[in-house]
Amino acid sequence: MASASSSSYFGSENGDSSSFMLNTQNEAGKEKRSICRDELRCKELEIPFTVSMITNYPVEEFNSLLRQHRLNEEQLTLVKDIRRRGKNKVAAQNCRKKKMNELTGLEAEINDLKRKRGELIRDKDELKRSKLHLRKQLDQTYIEVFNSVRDNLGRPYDPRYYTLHISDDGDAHIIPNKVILSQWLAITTLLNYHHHTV
DNA sequence: CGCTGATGTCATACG
DNA sequence: GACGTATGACATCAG
Repeated sequence: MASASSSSYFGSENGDSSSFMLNTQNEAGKEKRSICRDELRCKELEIPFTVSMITNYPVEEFNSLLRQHRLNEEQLTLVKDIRRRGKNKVAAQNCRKKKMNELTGLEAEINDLKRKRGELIRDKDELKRSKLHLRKQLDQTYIEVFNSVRDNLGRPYDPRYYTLHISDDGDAHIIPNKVILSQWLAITTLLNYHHHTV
């Protein structure tokens, strides 16, 4: 198929192509050079079309062109080869453009994610500072409460053995350690004795 | 001189 | 099956 036709095409040209193309199997190069080469080959084979006609004409017109001029095997092979390469050249250009656009999009996405990461890091620091502040306030409140409250014998509570709890209704209770708030509330309710409600 | 980006070409897959 | 398109891989060239 294409590879066979190309190699035979290039192969047959090895003798006189060295002046403008290297004779490696995978012939490549700049557009003008290859078009120039193809134009020359078209002239050599007496093909009555230009490279531009071959590559740019729509299928219909291209086919009618082929119908009008009876081309031999060699001419037909070259013409189809030129057309295929021309089409593929444009396809490669589009493909690369698309790839570049995708790359640009991904880079933008990366920048956006970096920005968001920065925001989240700042938020985290802010919350950390806020938590520290609340912690200090709570500690202070603890000290104030334990300093201001006395048991029914007038003695201060020892913060080593008692903990300050806030119930759902917002009431503060000083309860012995190792007793959870619900238990403590049940006990005090049972005894109808709200122990040191603050 | 070797490196790199741009470009063309080929092979291949797919529609 | 022929044809066009998309894409990876390779080659070549220019800067």
